[in-house]
Amino acid sequence: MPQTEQTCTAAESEAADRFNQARAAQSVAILEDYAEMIGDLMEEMGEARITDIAKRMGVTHPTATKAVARLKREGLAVSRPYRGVFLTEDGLALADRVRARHRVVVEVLTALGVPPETAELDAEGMEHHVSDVTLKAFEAFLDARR
Amino acid sequence: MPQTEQTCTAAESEAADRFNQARAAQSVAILEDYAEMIGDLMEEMGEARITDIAKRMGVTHPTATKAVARLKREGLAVSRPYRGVFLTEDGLALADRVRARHRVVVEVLTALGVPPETAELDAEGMEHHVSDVTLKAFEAFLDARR
DNA sequence: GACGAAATAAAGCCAAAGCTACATTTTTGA
DNA sequence: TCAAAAATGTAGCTTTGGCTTTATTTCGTC
Repeated sequence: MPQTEQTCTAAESEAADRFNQARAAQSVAILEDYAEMIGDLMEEMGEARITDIAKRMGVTHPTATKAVARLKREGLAVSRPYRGVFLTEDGLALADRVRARHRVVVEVLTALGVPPETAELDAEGMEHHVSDVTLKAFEAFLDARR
Repeated sequence: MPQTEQTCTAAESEAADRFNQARAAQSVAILEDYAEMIGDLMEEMGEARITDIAKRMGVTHPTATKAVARLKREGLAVSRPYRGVFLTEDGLALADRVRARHRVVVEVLTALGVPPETAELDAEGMEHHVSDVTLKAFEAFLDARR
């Protein structure tokens, strides 16, 4: 076993950076998911109700309420007591970006031979870790094979 | 068997399933990351010390200690006070699987035109959501272009 | 062998995201 | 109309994964 340690070797800081970026992505993943879902519901029904959000996200309604509270805190959504939830302009922009990225990830997976159903399932978690650079590469790949 | 009452529409339960699967993947992601890292350190240095684990994961040592405690609880690692951490047979198997999957994901990303550095960063978060079915598809895709 | 530095442990704080249980408001329909 | 049902709000518990601070143990070096 080689080598004594310094304060921080290159291997250490590189790995640490990777994990820190993954953690950062994870911390916004839920905001993205809820924003997208609320956007969907606003389109389908004109407004997003807590009960519908909860059902679609597969959580109980207090959990959905907490998530919406965080969205409101971040300026992505607005709501009044006992009324539906609506996205702000920022929230809508986020929802659109997320939806577009989701679609690209699913398309890439299916293009690589993943069954559509599996592609949907896996994309749900993967998409949050797809950086802009990777997204561009995905889009270029899809364009090239059309 | 009597028909159980349907409280969810198809759209609701499908979406909920997707999110629940993504959440399940996330709950094992940290176990996978730590197991892989401990495996790496065991190979490099013969044992994994808490300080080294913490440095590479980009966390403080109490955080690493907690993660190791969870690994031990799950039967993936063993350790004695003030001594290094070692993976069990199960832990080693997990680490190997994770390492192999990580490599495949990075290779697929680079094959799609993602710069190597970015591929490493994005793979770190994405890999935990790559199901066996998708992994097989990735491997087939890579084989096909060799 | 002893001492100081480094490593590890232990305790406790915080936020997030899930839950249950219960209270309140709104909606519905007889 | 008004009582029951549904929706929403609120409180509080649990786990997880971060953190800091403070003790304790081990280790390297003299």
